[in-house]
Amino acid sequence: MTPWEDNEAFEAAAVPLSQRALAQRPAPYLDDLNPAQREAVEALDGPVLMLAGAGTGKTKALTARIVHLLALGKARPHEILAVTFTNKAAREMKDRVLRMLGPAGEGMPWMGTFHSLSVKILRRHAELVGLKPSFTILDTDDQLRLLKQLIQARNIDDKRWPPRMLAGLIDGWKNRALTPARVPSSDGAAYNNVGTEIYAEYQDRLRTLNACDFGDLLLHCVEIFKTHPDVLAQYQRWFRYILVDEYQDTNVCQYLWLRLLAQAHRNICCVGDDDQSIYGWRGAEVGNILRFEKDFPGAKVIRLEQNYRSTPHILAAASGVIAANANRLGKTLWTEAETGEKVRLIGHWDGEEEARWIGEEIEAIQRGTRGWAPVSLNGQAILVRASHQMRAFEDRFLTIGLPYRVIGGPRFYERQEIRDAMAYFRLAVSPDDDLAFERVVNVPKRGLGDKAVQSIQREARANGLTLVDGARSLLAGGGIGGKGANQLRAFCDGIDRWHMAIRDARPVVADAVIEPLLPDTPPNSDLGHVRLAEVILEESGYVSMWQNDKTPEAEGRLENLKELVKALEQFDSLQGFLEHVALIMDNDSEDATEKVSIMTLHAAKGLEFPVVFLPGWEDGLFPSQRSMDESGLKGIEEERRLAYVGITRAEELCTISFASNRRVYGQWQSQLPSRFIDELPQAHVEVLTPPGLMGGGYGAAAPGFGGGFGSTIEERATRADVYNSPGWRRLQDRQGQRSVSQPREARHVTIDHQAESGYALGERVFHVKFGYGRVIGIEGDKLDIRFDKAGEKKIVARFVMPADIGDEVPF
DNA sequence: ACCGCGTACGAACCA
DNA sequence: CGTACGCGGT
Repeated sequence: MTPWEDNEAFEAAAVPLSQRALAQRPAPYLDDLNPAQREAVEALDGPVLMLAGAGTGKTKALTARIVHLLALGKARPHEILAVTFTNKAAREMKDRVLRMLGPAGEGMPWMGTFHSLSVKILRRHAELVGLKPSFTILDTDDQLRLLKQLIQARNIDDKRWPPRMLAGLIDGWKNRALTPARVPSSDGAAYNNVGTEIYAEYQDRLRTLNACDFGDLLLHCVEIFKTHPDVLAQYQRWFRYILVDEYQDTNVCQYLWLRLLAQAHRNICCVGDDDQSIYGWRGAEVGNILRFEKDFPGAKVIRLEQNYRSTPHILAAASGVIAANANRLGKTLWTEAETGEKVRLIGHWDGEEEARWIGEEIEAIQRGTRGWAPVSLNGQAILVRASHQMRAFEDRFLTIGLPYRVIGGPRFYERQEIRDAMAYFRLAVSPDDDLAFERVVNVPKRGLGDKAVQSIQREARANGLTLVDGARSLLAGGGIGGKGANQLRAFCDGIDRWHMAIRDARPVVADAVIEPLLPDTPPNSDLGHVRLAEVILEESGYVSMWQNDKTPEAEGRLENLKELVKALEQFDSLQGFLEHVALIMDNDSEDATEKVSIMTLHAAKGLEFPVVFLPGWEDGLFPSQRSMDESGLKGIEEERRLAYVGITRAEELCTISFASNRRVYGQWQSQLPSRFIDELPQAHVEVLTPPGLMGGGYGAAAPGFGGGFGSTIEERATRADVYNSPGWRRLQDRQGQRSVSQPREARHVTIDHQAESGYALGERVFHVKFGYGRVIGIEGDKLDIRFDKAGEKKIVARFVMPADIGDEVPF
């Protein structure tokens, strides 16, 4: 029976469902939409671009649209293709549709991520791209190990060709839907064609392994659609309406995937916000959304601009920043909300002080301060540019006992113990999984080192065997000696035994786990696979390996293994589990306790909090130097969108901060305020003065602030004043727009415009953090100072003061 | 085969 | 300041 015959059966069941839904719920979903949302919901046919600004009720409109399609009988649940990027977004959409429709909203088999939907499609046509339907999905780790092997096989310098770099190259090509044959020679030549050659080898190897990496899932689908018009036509008929979330994040391959599927009926609705395109570095093409109207002539463009999330000051600040980007489709967010607080800006001496201040501020806000209503910890978040910034906050919050949660971080299935355990499961399911074999053959230690593994590989390769069989053959021929041999034999026998157990449990082992088309296929209630998983982990010695491990993290790893086994209960077989786990990111441990959230700006997209802190707004950190170096103006624009995303996460209160000094790779560096700080419209910003330090001369002080200080100090303080900083100054002489792509020398450059320190060799100076010291070298505005207590440091002159003045400062 | 030390390098993120 | 890897010693 083909899937298309299944379909007939499904249709018979599906029609009454949607009619029942309509009867039960007479379209209340249209009533609470604003006019733009309603327009977006009701424009069902033909291409539609829904430009949905931050906080404008995009998901609401999207789900209402699905409900509307079903209610009007335009499509049945299985005829709607709804694509998201993350499992979380998919789940959210599913939940919302379910909430609106009740049971009638169940059974939307084609609502999911690009990757999960692609797997579903690919399993049905795997042979068209030279795979078996049971192909496995490799993650980044496997991918790297594979590439490493190919590099070594070629005997080329892996210093010049780091696997990571090749992986990046290949991913980039796949993102652009380029098979090895299609990589433009200009692309390949730049790397002496080594890159393209390895790419081709890599693809061959994947086919031999019957495996796909993440990029392949989409690429293969596109290839099938392109080369098999009959298959494509079936899917085009099948998916009568297509909806895409976060369209600004699509890469070329995803774009082709969509366009191929949509081009027949053109009922495609893409939802996105060009101002929130922040994944360019992983291949997203903001161009896709910019040229939607060209791709789909006659497309209806609907803007959702009424914001339901943030106060006017916050929106104005965000708008001010994003306005500096060129090539925008353009939206003007507005709100009916009350004015609220201005965006707050504060400078700090260094990153630790920044963390300290934010910690105190969070506690104050939690208690309720300055007449603001208290905001619980759950309502507060710290959004950083790069994950290493999190550390300062974690350190600080641990010492003051402020509960926090880190969102993102290493995902569950990426942890070592989980990946090891899964490799065992993979071997049990398919003993020919060579990558899994390699991963765990010596985990726990079985006395099988590099040399042993190499001879197994040689044996396997020579006889066209899988690694397990190669190992067996080697053992039989006595090609491997000593105590490793016994352990290897036990390992192979184990694999055999576990595999048999699976076979016995399911006498008819399907070659692949093909998703049932009928959504309500009864789940297998037999939990034998859970027990089997435990047995595997026990017998392999993997559990005892961690039990015997004395390191502090061993306990946590055992916990994770338990959690893994528990997770198995929700699936009906090991295969089914492996199938999903490769695509699932489930890190949302539902935790009821009140905690402040710490996450990257990227992880924050789509979230919102009453109170948001945005630390580390310093040139080089944010915008990140790397982004500027690699992508020039484009990079800066993307960073600016990231700033926009950050600010628009805040509902009530947004606090931006920067530090004058920061440890970078263990070295102290002086930092300049981010250029994005220049772009904040002053009318919507309140500049705060950090406590403690002479009114905050070291970073931020309001203009005109700070009467009552000695003139010398005040002068030094104002020099560091934000509004007087090079940052604000750039605002004034905008016409002087130098090439932005030219990285500013934030690190080694003078902060003063006259590059002289004002200090003399041998002079005694005072520094707030390092104490007293003596100038032993001068280099422009930087001083080499030998501190009495803190050793020798290089310090920018404005951060120290003559010792006699320092003496008077009350610390 | 495994362990410990020294050196080099450097940090986004989701499937 | 970390971590990841390569080296040499045991």
